[in-house]
Amino acid sequence: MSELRYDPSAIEPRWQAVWERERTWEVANEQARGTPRTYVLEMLPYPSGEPHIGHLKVYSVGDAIAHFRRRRGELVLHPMGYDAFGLPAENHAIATGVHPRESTNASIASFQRQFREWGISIDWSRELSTADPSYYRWTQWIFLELLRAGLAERREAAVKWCPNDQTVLANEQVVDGHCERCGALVELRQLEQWFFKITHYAQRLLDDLATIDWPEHVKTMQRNWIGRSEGAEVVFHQPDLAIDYPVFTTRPDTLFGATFFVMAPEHPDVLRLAAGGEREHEVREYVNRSLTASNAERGDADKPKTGVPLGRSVVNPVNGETIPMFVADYVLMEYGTGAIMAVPAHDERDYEFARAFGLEIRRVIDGGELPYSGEGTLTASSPEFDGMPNLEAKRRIIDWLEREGRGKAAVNFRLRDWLVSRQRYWGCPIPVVHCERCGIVPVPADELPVILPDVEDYAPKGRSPLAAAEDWVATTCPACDSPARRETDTMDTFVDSSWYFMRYCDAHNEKAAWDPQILAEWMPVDQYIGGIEHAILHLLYARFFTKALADLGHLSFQEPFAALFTQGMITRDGAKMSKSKGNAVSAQEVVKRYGVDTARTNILFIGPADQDADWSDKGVEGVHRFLSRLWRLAAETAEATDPGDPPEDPQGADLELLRKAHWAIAKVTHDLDGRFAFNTAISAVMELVNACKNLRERADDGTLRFALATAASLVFPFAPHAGADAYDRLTGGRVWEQPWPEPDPRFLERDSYELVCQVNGKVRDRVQAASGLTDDELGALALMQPNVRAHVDGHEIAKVIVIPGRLVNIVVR
RNA sequence: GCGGGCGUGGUGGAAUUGGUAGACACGCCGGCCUUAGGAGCCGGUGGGCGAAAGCCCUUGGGGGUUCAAGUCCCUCCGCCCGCACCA
Repeated sequence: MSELRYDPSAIEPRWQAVWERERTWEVANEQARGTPRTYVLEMLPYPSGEPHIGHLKVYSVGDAIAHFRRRRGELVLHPMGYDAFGLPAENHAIATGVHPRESTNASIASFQRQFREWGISIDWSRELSTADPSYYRWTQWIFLELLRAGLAERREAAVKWCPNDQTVLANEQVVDGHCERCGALVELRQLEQWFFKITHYAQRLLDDLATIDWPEHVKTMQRNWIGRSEGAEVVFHQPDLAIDYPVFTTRPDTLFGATFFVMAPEHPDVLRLAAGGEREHEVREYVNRSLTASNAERGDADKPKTGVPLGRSVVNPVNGETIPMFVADYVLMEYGTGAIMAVPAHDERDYEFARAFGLEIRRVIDGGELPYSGEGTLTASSPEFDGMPNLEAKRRIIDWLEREGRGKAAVNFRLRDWLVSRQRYWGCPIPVVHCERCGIVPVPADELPVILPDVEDYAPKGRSPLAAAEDWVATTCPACDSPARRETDTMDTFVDSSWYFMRYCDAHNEKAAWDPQILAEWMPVDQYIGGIEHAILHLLYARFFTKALADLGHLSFQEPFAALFTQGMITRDGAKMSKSKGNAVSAQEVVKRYGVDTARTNILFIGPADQDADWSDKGVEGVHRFLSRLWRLAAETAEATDPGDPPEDPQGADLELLRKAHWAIAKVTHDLDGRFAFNTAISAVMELVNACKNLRERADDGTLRFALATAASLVFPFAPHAGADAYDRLTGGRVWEQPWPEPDPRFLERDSYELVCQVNGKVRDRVQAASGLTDDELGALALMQPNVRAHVDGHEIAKVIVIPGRLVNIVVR
């Protein structure tokens, strides 16, 4: 018996081979119509080198959910793929000359191998790679659908440029003025680029957050990012050029306090307005300086306000006052109309500017110290509005503006259109051609995919490396047959990952991206799992795609991910793991040393899965001991005892163990059912195994077998190999084919419990109390306890509070 | 600045509705077994006083509500995350 040793290196490959041979985790679309369908999905990995411990965590979480729901009788779709386009592979190619396809395929192979070794229950029949022409053909099709709908467009704009990666970036990919990927300081450039009009969906992206089961903080982040503000558009007239300039303001109630007017340096009329004026030269210089300044320099709110007077003025519509115009870089072209009315008394930034330039500061809202942005009543405005609470004045002034035709209520969003073109090689080609006669012409759908050609030189030169592929670039216009040139920019890789979850549903469809009927059966994803770092980027883009494609009639749902779970990072000594810090924990090493079941279970045990957790080499030993103990008890019991059931009317150790087993079933079920409390679920199984260990000599064989098989069954979602092996040894059955166990209520009810006896809220004694006693009986029982007596005697009893099943509190004076 | 979250033993963490604070695990201490142990087993382990029974203290600090507060309210401190010249 002592020969039995838990050996993951033998157990794990054995069960993996079974699941692979029998394709256990595959589901067919035709299969079992009528059984509830569940789509469990982890965010698809970017294949680079080897998967790390963070990957192991997402898939451990997702796999536990998938296993649990399968055994709850649901048909679970749990596929896998690769986000295979992207810069790291391309940069590697620049450094080594190895084609990105080769290095990416090598990484994919390594990911595939490890996911199999990790025993993740994946339906491999639906595997995809976004860099595969059979996939990106449909990425291109979606692009053309968006183009057709007017949701994709090429236009010139001031865009964020990463000088290191030599490409433009989307707003979402700029963090604190730096490139989110490489950290380089981002510059602004005026360029013609491809955009997706995500801003058309701003309101719906905001509203529909209410319909999805996502963590509140993720929704908050999206709300902030979308940044809806309500206010008014107010028109200021410029008499010299006879132009009306609308501005957006959230404070129309402060309109009477506007003492100047400011335009962004990028505003197209700035130079025209300054022309011929005294400061023309200065304005020109200021504009040039602003345009070349980095995004971060300009964006610094703490730097002193700068600007130049334009030598012109506009008319305030509410009082006919003439106020001076300025150009200043604290006004952004990309928000609102690129021009603002400045109310220095009630806006901190305008206040600073007014102080710097000696401009009038006129209080129009009563309240605190200037600049004052709180609520108050109007003053120094007009007889009509003075004395009115500002919130009411807001509405009334908007009404007045509307009547006069000088403005209207307006809503503004912070969200910008999604810049999707990239001047890089390793991405999905944008399927259009540029024809001198016809302009931009989409490649006809039946000519897709536009295959990404091989090139000699991947190095970025400020334009796409594809531009050098002359044979590929030169083509003919699909519309007029005259010579034309292919678009050489590629798509942002976030485009690839904005729809992959739909392709899984109908992965081998060669006629279409998907069959909407099949899609409707699986989508939306019931449980999505991934890192919080995608709270804005991927999750917002995917939501936009879903809405746009639904509007185009290709989908029958509005949201891609019905529920979301964001798992926390695994840190090492409190710091993010990285190769450069040398603190990375290799998933491979942990797996090699303890087996993957231990690695997976430990990751889920160290803390709540949605929180960051520090990896400790010590902690993993404890989990290994637990699995080892469970397995050994199961193996020994299977050898040493004969199969049989627990006694009909269990007593003593049998009763105790059966209670523990059913308690564990209830606890694990509760913790897994939408609660994602893997850590406490695992600790419940630990308690059960400890009970088996402690009661094995005293309990009946049948009881022990039942308790251990229950432990194996409950641990299976976390440690599938050990769970399957232990279960097999005890029962000869396949645990993954067993329904999830249900607790027997008979064993959940106790006939007695420990009653806590308090005096004045302090615990003074405990006593075994029979279930079902009345409040009076419980109070009397508590009063009989010696240490309770000691604290009650000599005092007057004011009150006795009885919480049946828990405690009695005797209040004395 | 705005928005969100968090603060519990030496450590990770637990505590379902306001009802036994510290489950489970690590570590540590003591013991058993073993030729040996990075194996296994048994016992102890929040702090203080005490021989013991027991008493007092304890969930970042202070205050409050309540018979009862880690949990609710107010306030202060600290840390983390997101957004940030967004008019």
